[in-house]
Amino acid sequence: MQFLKLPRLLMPHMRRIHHSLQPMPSQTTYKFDSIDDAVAIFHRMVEMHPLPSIVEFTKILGMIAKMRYYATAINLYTQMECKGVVPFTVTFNILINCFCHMGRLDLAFSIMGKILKWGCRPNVVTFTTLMKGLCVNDKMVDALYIYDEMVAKGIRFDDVLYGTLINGLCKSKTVKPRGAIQLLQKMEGQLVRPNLVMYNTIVHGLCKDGRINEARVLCSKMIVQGIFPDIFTYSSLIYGLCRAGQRKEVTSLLNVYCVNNKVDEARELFNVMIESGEQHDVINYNILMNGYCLNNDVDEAKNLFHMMIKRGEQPDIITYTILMHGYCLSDKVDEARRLFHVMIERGLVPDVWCYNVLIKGYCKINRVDEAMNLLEDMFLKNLVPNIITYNSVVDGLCKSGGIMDAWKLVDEMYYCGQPPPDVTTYNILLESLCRIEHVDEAIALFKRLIFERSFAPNVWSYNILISGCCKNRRLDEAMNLFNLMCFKNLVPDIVTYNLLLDALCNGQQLDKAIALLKYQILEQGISPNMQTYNILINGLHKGGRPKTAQKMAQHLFIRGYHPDVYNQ
DNA sequence: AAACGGGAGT
Repeated sequence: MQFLKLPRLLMPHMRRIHHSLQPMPSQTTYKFDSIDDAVAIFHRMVEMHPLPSIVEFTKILGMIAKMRYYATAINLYTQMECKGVVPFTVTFNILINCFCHMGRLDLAFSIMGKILKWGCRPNVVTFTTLMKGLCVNDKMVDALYIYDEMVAKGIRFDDVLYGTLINGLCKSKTVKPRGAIQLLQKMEGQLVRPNLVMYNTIVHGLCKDGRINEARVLCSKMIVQGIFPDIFTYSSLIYGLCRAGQRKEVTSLLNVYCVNNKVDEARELFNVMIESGEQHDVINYNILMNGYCLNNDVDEAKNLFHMMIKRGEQPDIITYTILMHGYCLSDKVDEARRLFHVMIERGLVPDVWCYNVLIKGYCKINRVDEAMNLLEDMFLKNLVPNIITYNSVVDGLCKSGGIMDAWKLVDEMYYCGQPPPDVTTYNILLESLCRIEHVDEAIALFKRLIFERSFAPNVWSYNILISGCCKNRRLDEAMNLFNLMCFKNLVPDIVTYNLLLDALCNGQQLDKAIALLKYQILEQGISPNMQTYNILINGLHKGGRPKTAQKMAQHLFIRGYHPDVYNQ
């Protein structure tokens, strides 16, 4: 826990911020066409006599860091220091930021020592930058610890620091928006008031997590405080509602239909936004259009497309991609292709994502030849296909019976490496073998890949093989695979368990299925889903145990499996 | 002078 030394190091300097020793301001501004230009100017400056002021060097370092050439910035700094240029706090802040983005928190924190050694004083930005470094490197626990320490010492923070922490909390895998809301509550005793940016960050985080109702509650709280939603707030909520609507579930327990009516709510909100004179932009349209597309309502998406043009909003490449995707989802690939050409006629240049959507669309309707043509087209246009492009094609080839061709392509990827195959690529191959009931081949391939190509199977890989075994009534082998994956520290997911439960039910081993649910699934805190439910209830009914089925239904209901909770 | 906080798609 080397980071925890920080507060003691920083605190004496946080109370007052010194300006007296700062270099004089300068009016020079720089503009570079490329990183090479920036480096060239920097090199020239280092050779000048007398040396330019540190401010000039710092400006260029800052720009290089903005261009994300972190290692370059650090390298140039070292050269500069060797030439005898004396750095100041801003220079160090830039270095800290660079190290943080490179994932080198240790070096970032070591700059603190350097700052003191040079007789400089860390300022609020130094501290915020380090906090951000902890956040983006998923060290939220350390960040919060330092925050608490400093609050306890009576040090005040500005709104940017709170914004940084809240953003970090929302994005972290472990803490999530809940922690951000708690931080918001902690702010109540402080001088800094929550502002629109902080609320928007949390609202967005909640919406992304599918917690649309909590997002709405937070919005009302914010309005009560006199902070009113803006275009960011609306777009997050619209996005959240569209996502919430994606889940269509029917439960056999209560026969409740959770129809996806949330897109309509998203539309209502969208209309409110427009009618209230709030500004709107392409992104808002894109989000709502995507919502319609994912709900198989590409027609309504198209209507919006026309509406946005009528209202003077220029569709961008993402608008077209979303619409094309919508058409592909309902197998209208030709329509998507037509749109593709319209887009090009209107002067937009298709990117890799655009091609990926079309390629995947053609593969899905078994027109792999068209997909291959598009792949050729990409090369002609100097677009570099990515792993998603290749995986779509590999999948398409497998599904249209060209497993040998798929293999050839994967080998090319493996030996030429641009990009090399990933887990998904191999999973596609394994799945295609299982689909045509060649489970033995699949398992042999699986072993060979691990041995020869250092293939690191994931949960999905095992699920594919387990599914293959189960379909062929090879329950023992499925169980072996299950044990193997546990042995390799892979955590089986609900899909794995559903496969096993289904196999157990089909093999008349109902008691084992119930034991699996009781002692493994629930015990490990894995939430059963819709399918788990159907498998067990149907299995018990078929096995002539309606009473147990009834009890099971109640049990799962009590365990929190019911439509409302499930849809959260 | 300069470093730190918020939105979309395979």
